[in-house]
Amino acid sequence: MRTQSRQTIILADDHILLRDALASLINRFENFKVIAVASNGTEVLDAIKAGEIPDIIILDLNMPKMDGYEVTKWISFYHSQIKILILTMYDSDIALIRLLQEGVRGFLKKDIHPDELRNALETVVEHGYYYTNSTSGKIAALFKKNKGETSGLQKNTLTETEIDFLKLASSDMTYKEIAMQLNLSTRVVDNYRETLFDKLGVRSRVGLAIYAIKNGIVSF
Amino acid sequence: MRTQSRQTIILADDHILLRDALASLINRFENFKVIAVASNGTEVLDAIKAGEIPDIIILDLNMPKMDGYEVTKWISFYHSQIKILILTMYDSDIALIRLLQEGVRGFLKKDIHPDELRNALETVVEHGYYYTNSTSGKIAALFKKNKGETSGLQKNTLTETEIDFLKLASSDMTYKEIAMQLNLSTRVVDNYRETLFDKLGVRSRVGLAIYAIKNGIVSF
DNA sequence: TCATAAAAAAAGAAAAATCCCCTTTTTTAA
DNA sequence: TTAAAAAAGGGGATTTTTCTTTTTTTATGA
Repeated sequence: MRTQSRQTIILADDHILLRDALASLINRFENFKVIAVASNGTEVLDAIKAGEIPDIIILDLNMPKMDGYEVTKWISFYHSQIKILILTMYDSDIALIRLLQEGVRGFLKKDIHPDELRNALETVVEHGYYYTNSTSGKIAALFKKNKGETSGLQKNTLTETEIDFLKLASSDMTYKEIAMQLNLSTRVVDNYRETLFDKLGVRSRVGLAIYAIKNGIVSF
Repeated sequence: MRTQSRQTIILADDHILLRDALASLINRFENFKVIAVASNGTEVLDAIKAGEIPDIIILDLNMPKMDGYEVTKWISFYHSQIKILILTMYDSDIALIRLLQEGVRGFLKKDIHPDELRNALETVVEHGYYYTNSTSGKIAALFKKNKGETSGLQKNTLTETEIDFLKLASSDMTYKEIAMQLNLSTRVVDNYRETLFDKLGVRSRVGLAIYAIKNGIVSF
């Protein structure tokens, strides 16, 4: 073992059943210890502000009040030494890039095997990062320019406004209502839609919504 | 304790982490024992066909290969004495009715507290059913006729074709493509859409898709 | 610092798809 | 046999989507 004491972990997921079960699983690993659990982003911040500074935070992306992305931004600003692992249902893509930019150290799919979880935690402690082949492949693909065109990175990075729009597009609202809510003209909203259709490779609003769900940008 | 031996359980969820964690939690309850786990519907059937007949099956609704609803139908046909509990992310509604019609004994939301899980299991053994207040309320509401109109039951029951349509409507396809896939004219598909808009209280296709997700009719 | 290229923002116009209201026919159930 | 629900459809208003062009902003290197 490389460390004297156990690595401390904060675990955040609004599915209490999964979260608590995960906590007891991790506590059985001899060099890891869950020091706090949370059901949403603000609870994570509360724990940290109360002095519970962990080595690692495992974060669900879809949480009420404050989602995984917002927590990540806060942590990487105030406590950049804390290593963040994202617990996700799907293979992200756009979400992956946003999170990597904020310094996330790895991704754990929820259908992972318990042994792999242990391996992930150990890898993060040892190397600072944990990327599965699939994640690394995606990252590599993003840097590969396709035929002198815009690189994957540009093509796959969404601006904050685009993400705001995407969230609203994944609802029962009309584009007119979305425009009103965002204080934009309907025509500008049209452009966001067109850009995203192209960037995300979809052909309809439902396609946008599906994309947003799969990438943890919205949840229901 | 009312039973001599432990109640046997089969647990099916494609999120291995949750499933295994749940299994170890349940195994710590002294009168319950998980005798098999599964990642999809067919694995459940395989276990039962191999002679592992449990007292209770806990089923995730969204699984690859064969979903919770299909498993429920099979079980209630061939082994109706097995009690089925549905593990769900959301409060269902239409899904709830379909499942009740097939004889499901209760619903467990994934953000349930571990203590409540134990209570749910004990209630099912003792009374045969486990309904939370929220579930019971929904059931009651369905039987209440609103001003001599069609009862909630009729209004909220979806036909098999409607569900097939709903699944396809929650994709990037156009209605024309959906019609082709279902071997129906585009006009008929139009009718399904209108009926569902009305039944489900939504005003756009995205609304339909959101509904389908929340009710476990589709998953991504 | 200025020129220039490259994105991003904004928009016109038309085609296509979606949505709405209402009627008729067919099937199913009581 | 009759009522109710499901299936099918007509026609038109509205919204969404596509294609194209113009303007504005941003970034970068000479």
